Amino acid sequence: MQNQTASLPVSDTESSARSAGRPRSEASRLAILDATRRLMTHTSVRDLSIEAIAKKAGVGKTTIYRWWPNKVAVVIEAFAEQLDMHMLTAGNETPSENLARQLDRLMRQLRGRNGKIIADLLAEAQSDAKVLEQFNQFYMQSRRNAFGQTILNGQKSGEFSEALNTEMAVDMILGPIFMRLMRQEAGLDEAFAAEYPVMAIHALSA
Amino acid sequence: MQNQTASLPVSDTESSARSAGRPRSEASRLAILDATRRLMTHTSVRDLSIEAIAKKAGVGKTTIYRWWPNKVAVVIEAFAEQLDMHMLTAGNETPSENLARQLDRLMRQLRGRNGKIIADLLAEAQSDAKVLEQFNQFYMQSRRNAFGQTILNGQKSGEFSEALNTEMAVDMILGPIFMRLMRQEAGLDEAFAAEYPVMAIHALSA
Amino acid sequence: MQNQTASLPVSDTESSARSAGRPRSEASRLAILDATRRLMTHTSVRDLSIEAIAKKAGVGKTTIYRWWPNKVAVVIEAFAEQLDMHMLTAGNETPSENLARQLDRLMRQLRGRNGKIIADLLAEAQSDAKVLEQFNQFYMQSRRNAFGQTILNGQKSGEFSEALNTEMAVDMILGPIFMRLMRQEAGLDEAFAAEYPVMAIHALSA
Amino acid sequence: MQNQTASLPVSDTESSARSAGRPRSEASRLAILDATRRLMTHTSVRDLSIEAIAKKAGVGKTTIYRWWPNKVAVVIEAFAEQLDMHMLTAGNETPSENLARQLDRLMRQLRGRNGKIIADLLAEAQSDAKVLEQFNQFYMQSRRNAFGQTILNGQKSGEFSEALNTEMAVDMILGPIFMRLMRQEAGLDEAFAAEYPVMAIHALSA
DNA sequence: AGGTAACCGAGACGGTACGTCACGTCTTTAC
DNA sequence: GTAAAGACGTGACGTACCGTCTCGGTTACCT
Repeated sequence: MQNQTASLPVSDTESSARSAGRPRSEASRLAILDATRRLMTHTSVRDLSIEAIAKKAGVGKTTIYRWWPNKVAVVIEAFAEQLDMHMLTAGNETPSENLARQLDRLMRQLRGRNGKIIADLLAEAQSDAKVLEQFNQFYMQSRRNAFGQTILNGQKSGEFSEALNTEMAVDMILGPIFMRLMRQEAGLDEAFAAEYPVMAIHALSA
Repeated sequence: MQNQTASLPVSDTESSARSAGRPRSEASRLAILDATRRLMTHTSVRDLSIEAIAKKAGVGKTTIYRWWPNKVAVVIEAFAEQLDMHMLTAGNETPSENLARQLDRLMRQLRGRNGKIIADLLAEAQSDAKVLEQFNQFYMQSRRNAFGQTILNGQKSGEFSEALNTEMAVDMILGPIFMRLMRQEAGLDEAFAAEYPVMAIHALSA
Repeated sequence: MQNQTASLPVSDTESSARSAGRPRSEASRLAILDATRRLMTHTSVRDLSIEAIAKKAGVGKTTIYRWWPNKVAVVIEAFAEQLDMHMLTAGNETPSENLARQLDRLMRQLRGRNGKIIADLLAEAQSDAKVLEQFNQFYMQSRRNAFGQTILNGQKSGEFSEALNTEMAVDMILGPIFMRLMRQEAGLDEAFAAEYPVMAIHALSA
Repeated sequence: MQNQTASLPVSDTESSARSAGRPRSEASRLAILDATRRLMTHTSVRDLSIEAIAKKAGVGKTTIYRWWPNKVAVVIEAFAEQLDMHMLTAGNETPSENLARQLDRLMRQLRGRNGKIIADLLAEAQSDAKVLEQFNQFYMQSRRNAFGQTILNGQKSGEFSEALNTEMAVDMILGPIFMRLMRQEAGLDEAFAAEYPVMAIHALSA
């Protein structure tokens, strides 16, 4: 994910073609995202309300409803930059090393507040197909792709077993992490974070 | 878990000690659980409301609040029998065979409506520590224990790697399944159900 | 009108028969009516909002919606006592004298704030048949009846023309008053109030 | 009233003096009035919204706000021709005959949809002094003047009582009609229309 | 047998948030 | 300068549930 938000046009760069009418207020947009971030320090996604965001942002509710389909979309955009993970398939690593580094980075990101937000979003997604779709597009799919690529590399290099289809391999790698995330208690603690990558690589090994 | 509901005293059998006053109405209890089950065929846990249950059951809201702390607890009790998995560590199987059978049984159970309910409960649990606790006690812990035992057996027999601590091994085995469950799309389809146990066993192998 | 409000049962005196459930809160009812009266000193019926009443009364909106179908009904009940006109067909007057006295009383009542409220209600009634019905039942019909009776008396006594059917006679007597009321400018001023009864009686005379 | 709209300058004929800039769009003006008329076949003045007019007319809201102070003004202009009553004080009639004919014409006009619109406007006027003023200028005053003139003629001819000041006489003649109009039920039915002029004349008679 | 205590249904209560509508204003581009 | 387009903050709508409360009535036990 290249940090493009869902609600802003992909590119305005030179097309001009500005349609008539008062343009969207960037100030309001920022106020909304900022208010969302601030509210999220004290409440869960579940307890967050559009009304509260509007009030805190000094903005009409309609302005929010005009640009985002639901509160999850607002949260996603509000945390887009923070949660965006630049999955550079760096340098001269072996696939195993690369996988370990990616896992490490993912778990580090899921510790603390961001992890709670991701867990909340995944939870919200369970009762609304559209939200699940949003969550996948914004967050999950790009992770899956990155890990999928690394696994494919490992299979080509012979490090990882050819027996696994990539989808399942990704589930096997990421499943335990999100399991821990949602278990909350204990969760993604230091011990787990230290041990898990080794085990994950072993699980994939040829 | 032997189908003991959280809200009924463990044993009434002969202990006497009956306190004064009108006793709890079994009829109401059953009506509530039944209404919950019927409502759940058309709505998610999220959309289920105490008010709807009370209305459908022909019962006062207070009666529900008196005996259950929240709607999740009602749902859990309503589906306790159906979701209870008798994890008999049967006969003369090897630990691998046993693990495969357990995984099979679990995935079969998580297909269809029950899977949705479990996913919903896990989702609900994300925004309420008490609910998470309930969910773990009612559902997750017993599964983890059963799988944990099997893994220990496998480690003793030498089939499974000693390198894994049991907790993490359970996460590695169950994580991918709940990952699929919550991804919904595709989900725990036939293909996954057929292939996964083999891969899981491979992942644990010494 | 005997000062029976629409929302309270006509008589609780001995019927008992209290239905189950928490009884209606008299305190809330009074708070709502009081808040309505206070708000009406500064705003028109049109600008009055249920939300403002609820807030000022310290009451949930639902409590209002539970007992009154719309804001006009609340206003009507709030001003029921003040606007109730005890139309005693007193003593040893001739019908003409009686008519003059009734007209006088009516106009006196329609001066000042109450007149504005009645005009507002009549206005509100124009866009909602149910409201018109409420207004007629609460206010207009009892006035019409009272005047109608007086006119009938006058026809029997020979003072008033037999040519008039009562309905039309009432329209002829009351129409000019409400016309003035709604014209607002000048309105029911002293001059009009002094002269009109004489003219009205002349209009009806045989 | 000779069909001069309030919002168009009385005369553009040759005065030149055209100010700079794009001139007012006659097409838009007509589209707005037309849309208003069409909307009014299905909704009351109360339920009519500027937004709906703008949308239906394919016009910006600002264009409406620029030229009319409120929706009542738009409605008034939209129905100006239809409601305009050419009050010719015709020929060789006696004042009584003339009065009867005027009453007849007025009541005929107030039957059907136009009556509802007038009632709505009068209602709207109750909560806004400016609107009342508009209504009087556009509609009520010209009627009052016409009837006032006829009454004066009748007083000069000796048919009508000198005791009445004209203003009050007009209220006495028109009041009952608008009373019926606003009562809605029964309203200005055939029976009333047939009988009322006779009674009105009697009421004014010397 | 009578009293006491906890239950039950019903349903009203003060709240919070929902998603929508229309208001009247403002800010663009286009003519 | 006017026009269409359409975004903006505001405020009210009527509804759904929340969890609590207050009734009249019921059903057990414990004197």
